[in-house]
Amino acid sequence: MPELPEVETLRRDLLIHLPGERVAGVEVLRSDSVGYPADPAVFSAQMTGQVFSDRMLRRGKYLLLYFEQGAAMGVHLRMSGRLLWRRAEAPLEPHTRVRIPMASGHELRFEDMRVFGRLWLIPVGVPPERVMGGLARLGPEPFAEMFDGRYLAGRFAGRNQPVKSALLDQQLVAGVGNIYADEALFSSGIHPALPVGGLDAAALERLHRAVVKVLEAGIAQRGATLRNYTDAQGINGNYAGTAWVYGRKGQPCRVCHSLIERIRLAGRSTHFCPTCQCAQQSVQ
DNA sequence: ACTAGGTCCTGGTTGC
DNA sequence: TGCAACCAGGACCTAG
Repeated sequence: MPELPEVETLRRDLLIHLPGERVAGVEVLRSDSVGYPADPAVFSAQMTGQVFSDRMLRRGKYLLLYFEQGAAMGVHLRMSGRLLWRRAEAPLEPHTRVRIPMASGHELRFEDMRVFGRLWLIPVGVPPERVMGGLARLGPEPFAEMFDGRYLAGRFAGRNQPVKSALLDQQLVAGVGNIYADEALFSSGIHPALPVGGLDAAALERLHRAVVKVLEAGIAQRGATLRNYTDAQGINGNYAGTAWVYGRKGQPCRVCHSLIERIRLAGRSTHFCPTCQCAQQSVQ
């Protein structure tokens, strides 16, 4: 379920714990959770002995954790993945898929109920996108300078896709998922079903600014649902609690008090305010 | 080339 | 209470 803000929050937290930690061994409890090398035994063997460095990069929703020796571990949490930092003797979480015990007695755990998430081992000298296919197809980072209204205009020209679907396309911009897409569209006053080709320059500029704004707000609040894995209790992020439209079907809009509606777009639930996000003209 | 839809997997929630 | 249907924040693959 994590989107860019949750993954960025995770990156910053891992930066506190992982650098200098030596991998003492790896236990793959579910082989589907390892993307490369396909053989879990090889994955484990190549991970063992690696020492985490402080080079940790995020691209969209992907995470790259580099080792001192030059190899790296790639991570994608997809819908339900979590990385947990625990003492090795702490009770195992129900859906733990991979255990990575450290020489220090701590342990990095990959927990993932739905088994959509993946870990990859990227060998020294191999470009990460060779191993993690999705990386190569990612669009610009939302905080990159080139991501602006004009970029969107260029990408949207002559296309009919609903704007909500376009935002979920990682090739357009990397890191936006269902929650932040809905929030960004509300913030920019754009109806999620509008075809992208019909949006004028002003609307596209509002959209670009809204995407940046909601993602920055999400990071500032430590993500929507990410639990604080350093805390045995687990602390939920609070963005979802302050959402303007996401998950608020039937509740009054915080701006105009119209009832928030939910429709299905691109196969995903989509929330919007029928008044603030007028299908015809721009609002706000 | 573009777009919609199915699919991977598991568990929580909802409704009868 | 029991059970089935539906729902879930991602991304890949296929087909039209």
